[in-house]
Amino acid sequence: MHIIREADEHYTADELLKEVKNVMPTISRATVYNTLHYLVEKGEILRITGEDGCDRYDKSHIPHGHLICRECHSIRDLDLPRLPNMLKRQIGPYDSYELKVRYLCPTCREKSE
Amino acid sequence: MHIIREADEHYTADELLKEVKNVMPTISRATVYNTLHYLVEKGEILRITGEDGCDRYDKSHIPHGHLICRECHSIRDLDLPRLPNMLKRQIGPYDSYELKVRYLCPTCREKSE
DNA sequence: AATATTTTTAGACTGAATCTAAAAGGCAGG
DNA sequence: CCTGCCTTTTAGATTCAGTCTAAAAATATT
Repeated sequence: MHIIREADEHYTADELLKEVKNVMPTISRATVYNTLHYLVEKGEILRITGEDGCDRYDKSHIPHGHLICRECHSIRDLDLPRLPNMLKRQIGPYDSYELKVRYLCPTCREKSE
Repeated sequence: MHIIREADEHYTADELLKEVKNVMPTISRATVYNTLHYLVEKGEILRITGEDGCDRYDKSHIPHGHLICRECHSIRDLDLPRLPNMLKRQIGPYDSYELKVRYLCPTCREKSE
């Protein structure tokens, strides 16, 4: 939990496993997954189901969108304060949402020019 | 393509493979995936990256959201005409978006009452 | 201290998606 | 109709994130 909170990245489970191993060398893959599922269930963190077939995790529990670069696959947070109300008006109560926007990040745009 | 267009469901690649085999018995998994990727790339269909780890495909090429039931995992289309403008204003040009909303579908809500 | 319960571990297993090398299909020019 | 060349398709092996399982370790209970 500490490692997720401190990180600026959106770790995959395997990246996280590697990080945690630096502190707790005996930790196993199963424990990482169990804990991750527990935290998602509790609403402490968010799961981002990735385009590349592996999930990433976000330290924030506040629902928000994600900008994903089509070139370098970097992930940036995207805050859309109006979206929750828009959804509520149109469909009524809901649990959570996940929004991914494919784009070309500023760094990659510069490179291609 | 014909099968995707006619279907009301959101097929997985494997479901589609099975369907197509009824018409073309010798078709292989690889061809289905190749064609699917080609159609997504061309923008003819949409890929929905599923919570359950397998992708589904949508016959529509017009970007729209998806309502996914937390109980029966059914998928319904959700049209949000205002979202594209909202995104454009906030982040500028982008390729495409994918929005999934977790909720309890009307059928399951009735059952639980 | 002995026993019961819970958590963690290591590694096997699963299944969607990808890769690969061989076979089949298409197509031009003879 | 044949031949050689290029593209597409096929069957099956491979990969890899994620799940499962049975044993070991840690923790709690008496």
